[in-house]
Amino acid sequence: MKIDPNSNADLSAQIAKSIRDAIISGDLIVDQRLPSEAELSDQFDVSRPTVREALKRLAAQSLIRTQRGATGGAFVNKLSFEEAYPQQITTSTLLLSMNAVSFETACEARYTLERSCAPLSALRRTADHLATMRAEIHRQSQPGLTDEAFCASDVAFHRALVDGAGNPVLSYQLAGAVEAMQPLMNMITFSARDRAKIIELHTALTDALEANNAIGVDTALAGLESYTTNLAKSVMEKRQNKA
Amino acid sequence: MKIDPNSNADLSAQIAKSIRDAIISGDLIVDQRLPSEAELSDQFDVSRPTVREALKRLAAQSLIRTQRGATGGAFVNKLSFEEAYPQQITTSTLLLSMNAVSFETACEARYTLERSCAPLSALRRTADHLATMRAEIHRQSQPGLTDEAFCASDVAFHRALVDGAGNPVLSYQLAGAVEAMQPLMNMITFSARDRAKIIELHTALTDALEANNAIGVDTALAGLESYTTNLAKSVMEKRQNKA
DNA sequence: TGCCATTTAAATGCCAGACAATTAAATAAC
DNA sequence: GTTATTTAATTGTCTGGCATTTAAATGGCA
Repeated sequence: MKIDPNSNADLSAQIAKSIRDAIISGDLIVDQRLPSEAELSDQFDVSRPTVREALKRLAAQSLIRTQRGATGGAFVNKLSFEEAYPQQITTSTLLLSMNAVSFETACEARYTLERSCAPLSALRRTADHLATMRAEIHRQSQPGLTDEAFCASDVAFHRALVDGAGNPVLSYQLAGAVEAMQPLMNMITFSARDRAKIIELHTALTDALEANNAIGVDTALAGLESYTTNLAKSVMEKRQNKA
Repeated sequence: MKIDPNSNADLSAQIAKSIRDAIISGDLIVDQRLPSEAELSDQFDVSRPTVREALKRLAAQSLIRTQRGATGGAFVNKLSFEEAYPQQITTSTLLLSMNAVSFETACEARYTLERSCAPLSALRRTADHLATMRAEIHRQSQPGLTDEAFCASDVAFHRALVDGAGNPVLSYQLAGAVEAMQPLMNMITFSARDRAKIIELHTALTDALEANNAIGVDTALAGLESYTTNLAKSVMEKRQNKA
């Protein structure tokens, strides 16, 4: 294998890309061992530190894992949904905070995605999902709850709803939307929101879900969305009047 | 700053996490320059190669960018949707190929997400979006088109539909679903599918979109979904009968 | 003074070689 | 045959250095 020394990219980036492509194309399969760092530095004709930088890039994307010791090395990692979640959430969070996405846009995306799960969840939710949601509603009604804890409970509630659809691909895609958006929403509306109102909507949503009533779930979600956007709008207006 | 030497994680992973957390929390803001590698190795009390491995991990996630030269260094990168797309697509692709997700599950997720965009797109799509979709339909009807090119055109068509919703957050979330799923679907059904049937549904979809007819768009998407799943089912059955 | 060429300094990119730590397998001892 | 020890392979880390790139400082010259 050769690397183009005239490219303007780092050697470690080129090497990482070469290995990444091999994984994506299936040339390297799950749990297959890569050559040792010494062998790779021979093959690519670079030093070991450079190879190591390339491997760390891949490790950062959970594409490989490393093991020390005699039979150790770098292995193609079986990317699991559990590993992909945090990545997805981090990326979504940073995209929102760094790109001046309007609250309306973020909120619309979040509820559009979540409402798309409603029919499936109304069909397939198990008793477990319902129990989780009821438990979170109960927690949300505790008087001494901090704003952070209320927010976390809110996330758990919505994730149970999404998981109810019984489709791991959907759950993965939605994780970013729900988990990244909630802190954003919390930051803007926590001072003005009425927990009782939210709990009421959560209860209506859960009741509809238990009754396999897809339309009822959708209505409750629409209610949450409009409540949130209106709240944000009024908070924004107040801020502008102050300034 | 200190690093726990008793942790079982690599030093470079710990350092990367420390900096990553600072970026997420807002302690480090966009375009802010990190200390030089030499300064970081002093602060964390590790060698420069170890610091570099940590920085490469962050670079692999597009959280920082580096510049050489006198005023160079590592800078907090403003994560853009454009940068996040390929990451999202790669991860989605590997999740599907490595986790034995059934075709049905993947297909359901993809169309569920895409159908959620239909009402917004019917409301907001511009002439540009319609023109792109018509152009892709035209390309799809060319007789000499390879399967790969047909697949790519299909992706472009659906992305235009999603972009028509005018919500960049939605477009980002959907990119993974559409782009990762299409090759999968292609691999399974390319031999059996009827291009004319697909083009017919694409045309119906675009007509409905032009007429701001959300229900029509949804119906066409539902048609595509059921056509695809049925096709996959029959292909699978044929394979089983052979074996 | 003002402009251009040169030098300088700071930073990342890369390399060679070494040692430490870890781990499984081979070996030896009982 | 089982247990303890040694060995070898591999990743993790460090030291020190040189190459390359880049902007700013410097100096020369009109």
